[in-house]
Amino acid sequence: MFQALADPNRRQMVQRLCEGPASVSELAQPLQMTLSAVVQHLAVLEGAGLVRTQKIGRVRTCQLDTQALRAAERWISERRALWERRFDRLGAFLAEQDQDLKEGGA
Amino acid sequence: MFQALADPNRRQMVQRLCEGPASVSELAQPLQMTLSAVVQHLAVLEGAGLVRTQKIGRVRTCQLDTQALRAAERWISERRALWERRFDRLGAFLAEQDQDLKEGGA
DNA sequence: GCGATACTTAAGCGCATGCTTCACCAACCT
DNA sequence: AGGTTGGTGAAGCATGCGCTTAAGTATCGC
Repeated sequence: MFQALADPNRRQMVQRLCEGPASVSELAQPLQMTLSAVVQHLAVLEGAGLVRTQKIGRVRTCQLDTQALRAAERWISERRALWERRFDRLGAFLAEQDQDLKEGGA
Repeated sequence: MFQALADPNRRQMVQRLCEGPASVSELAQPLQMTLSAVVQHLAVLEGAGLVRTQKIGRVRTCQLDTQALRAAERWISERRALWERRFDRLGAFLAEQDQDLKEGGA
């Protein structure tokens, strides 16, 4: 999932899909690479649950699926909150030590 | 940044750092791999701005830096919101079409 | 000073990734 | 029917990534 978002091209595809559904070729157009490569990226995104696709006739239409995005967002915010809460408890003290060390070292 | 969070071991390290600062060895302890490998992971996390480290004597102490996490969270939530807003506008209509197709195909 | 500890650095290795090409099928158009 | 368009699948290749070993440096404790 983070793996899927790790690639810039894949993020660009997600970006594009934010603005509405698109066919594979439409998705490929701005991406200076083969259709083959795009399909492979698409498979990764689909595997991560980030997009759903549907083939009508010979054209595959792709849409964002926000559930996976929501999960990622939650993972991050949980950890951030956890750390920030801990920081409130102990952090001020540690930051002070930090300052002392820097000032002592200078 | 997403690249940095893409690796499970790195995520585990982040998880560990949520619970408070740690030395490199502490970080390595649960991770069944060489100290070398851990340091390399750490370099990636530090490069992504996810952790800050500070060497005192011979021990390097690592802390989470939530700014990068915040940025990632924002990236995701912006895109999710964008898509969900668009979905509100056009989605109901498209979902209907979707249903029609499925029912028509069945 | 000397050994143990806590990293650090460099080199190397195997596997995963991202991409291409080529051959192919299926649907559309006329 | 036959060409064009949109997508699929399998190799193959080059690069990057995660990890290891091995050797080195700097600090700590005695």
